[in-house]
Amino acid sequence: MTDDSIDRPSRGRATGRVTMADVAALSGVSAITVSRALRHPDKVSPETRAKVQAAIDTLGYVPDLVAGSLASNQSHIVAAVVPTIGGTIFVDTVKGMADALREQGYQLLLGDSGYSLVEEAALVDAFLGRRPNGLILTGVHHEPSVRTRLAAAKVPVVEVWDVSDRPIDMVVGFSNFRAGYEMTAHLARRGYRKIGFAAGLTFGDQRSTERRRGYRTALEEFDLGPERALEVPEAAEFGRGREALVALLARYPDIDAAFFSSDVLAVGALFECQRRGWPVPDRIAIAGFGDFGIAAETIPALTTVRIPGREIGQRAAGMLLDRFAGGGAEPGTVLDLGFEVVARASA
Amino acid sequence: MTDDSIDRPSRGRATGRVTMADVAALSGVSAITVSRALRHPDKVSPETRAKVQAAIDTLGYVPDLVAGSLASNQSHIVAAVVPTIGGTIFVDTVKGMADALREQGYQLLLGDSGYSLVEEAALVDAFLGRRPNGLILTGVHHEPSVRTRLAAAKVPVVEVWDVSDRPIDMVVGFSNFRAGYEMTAHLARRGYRKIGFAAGLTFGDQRSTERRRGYRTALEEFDLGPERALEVPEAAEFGRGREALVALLARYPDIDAAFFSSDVLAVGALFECQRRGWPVPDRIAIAGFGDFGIAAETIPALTTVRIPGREIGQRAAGMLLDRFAGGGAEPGTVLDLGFEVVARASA
DNA sequence: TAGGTGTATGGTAGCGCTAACATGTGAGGG
DNA sequence: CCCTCACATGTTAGCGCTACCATACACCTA
Repeated sequence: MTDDSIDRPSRGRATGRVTMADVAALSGVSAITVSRALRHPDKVSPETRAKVQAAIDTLGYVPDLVAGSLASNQSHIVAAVVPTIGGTIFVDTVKGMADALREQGYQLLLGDSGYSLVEEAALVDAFLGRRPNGLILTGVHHEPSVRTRLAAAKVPVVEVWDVSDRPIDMVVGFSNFRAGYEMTAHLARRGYRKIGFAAGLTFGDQRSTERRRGYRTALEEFDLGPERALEVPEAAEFGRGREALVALLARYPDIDAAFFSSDVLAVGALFECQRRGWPVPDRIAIAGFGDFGIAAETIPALTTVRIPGREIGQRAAGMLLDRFAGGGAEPGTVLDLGFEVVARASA
Repeated sequence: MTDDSIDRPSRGRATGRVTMADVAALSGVSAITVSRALRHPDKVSPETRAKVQAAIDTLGYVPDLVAGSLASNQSHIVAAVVPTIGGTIFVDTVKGMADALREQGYQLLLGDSGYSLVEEAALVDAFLGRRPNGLILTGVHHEPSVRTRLAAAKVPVVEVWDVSDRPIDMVVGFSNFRAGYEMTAHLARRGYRKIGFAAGLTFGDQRSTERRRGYRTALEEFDLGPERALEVPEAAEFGRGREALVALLARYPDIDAAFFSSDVLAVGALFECQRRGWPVPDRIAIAGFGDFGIAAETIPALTTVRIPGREIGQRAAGMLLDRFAGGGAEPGTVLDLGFEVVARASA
């Protein structure tokens, strides 16, 4: 490779890059054969394949997927919008998606809506221009324009992290309502009677609201009186958990347990108890949501709700891949992967 | 919009989608004028612009960026490879990049190498096929093939999170060596004489190794004897911090301080101290790296090194955007954004 | 009046690839 | 010996958009 700077005089609009035509010329076959050698190797004789591969290596050819996408109307891209890539919360889901897609040669185009439905809609618009083969959205509530646009684009869509009666197309998730209910029921069974609840606003109105509905329903069923609830802005920071506990105690001084809509908040609250020298759960029980890595390590270890985050991502990707392969679930399919109350020492 | 399902019989290879030609026909101008109305509105009269916009709204036209990219040789995509999107560590950088790029109409294509250079090289190959306008890599050490490929592709590249004498193109980061040095020096100045060090392997051989070199250099300079170091696999989990402290104590029972290459490990170690009832920093001082949100909340609060993660991302994106605009920094530019030792109660 | 300058718009020809439809070849069957 | 049929490869014509160059016309200057 002594002369790797041949740089043909780029006449016209040519980009000066190595193209499939160059590979074809060097290997003495036509361009389409090169294309086939790359995309459908079984349709090309082994000898030809070898020649083509040799030329590719010599020239350092990198296929132009943009041109390929245009010609084949197949971008091999899946776009996904999550509320945040910052928190611990959606990371497993994103990784699950990305891994499953990469295995099949698809790439993930990721967007962060900052928990804003308006921003989500803007991202959907921007993504659709890239002609993705599929789309993944977090949550089941969206701007009205999103439904319209997606229907017009005829793209398979999976909504994740919740369940819905009326999916855009397919849904993979769990019932946030039942999760809120079950954790509250767990606390009730453990003997706590005055259960506080602190929800992060940023968790998206709807999913958080659903968990709160579950909490409220459990209160009624176990006859635990009116709700003792609070909303917390910017719930992704540990410091907010400390503030939330303080606020909760100020408003409902009698609480004997506090259920937080995120482990981050719950751990922050645990630190506040430690600061005050309050034994947990004897003075107050603390429960979280998410089962992040830290939950098992705190002292006392945190009682929380485990979400199949990675599996949600994998299954969402899998449903799309099945559709790409020509089959797949029918529109309207709802896959409920459930959740698990993990009882540790804190509640 | 009563008949939004016209669905022209898709003769030939037509995709059945609304194209620019449809918009042109409806608004009574040529396709190129529609293109200009979208890309260079100032080159089109206001009346024409309005007509075109009306047609776009009526038809629900979404421009095909794939076709646009091919024609203009401008994908408006920047690809980035980070070791992990899972940890807290690179999230700020990614957000900084994504925000800065989005403002200018560029999209971020994100890849996760799992701290593997081989995987990084594979991602670079896959990304180059999408003809990104720029590329961002984490770290300054890569597979040899990466340099070659990138040179051939003539794409602007920014390496981040470290500094280098021999960048591929541009670098934005800080000196991991000096960071390791300064934290160790801080501990020495506070009077600790037997300082242990636990490095996460997953932090990428090189960046972690650099910090360790800094640690060792400080030990020599302050005459603190031989290094008391340990390597930890899978350093992104809190539990590993506990294990690391246990291992460190087993091997070097005399240590009076422990410096961890990540706040995650340090917090895990803090929990272990709490479990043992050891007062920190009196029995042992604990220091971390990263200044994650939790560092300010633990009891005692964690002494750590603050990294300008978000700014690194923003500046990296900015350098690329400047290049796209025709100017920008010269190849070989190194931007050192520094770091800050944040002294809290734990050390 | 001729020529120059600026603005708005259009026609044409690709960008690099692949779908769809040839074409050519040799094996096997009647 | 011709006819199928399978297989390997080639030819052509786009995919939907934008770069490039041309054109048309208004307005100015000498």
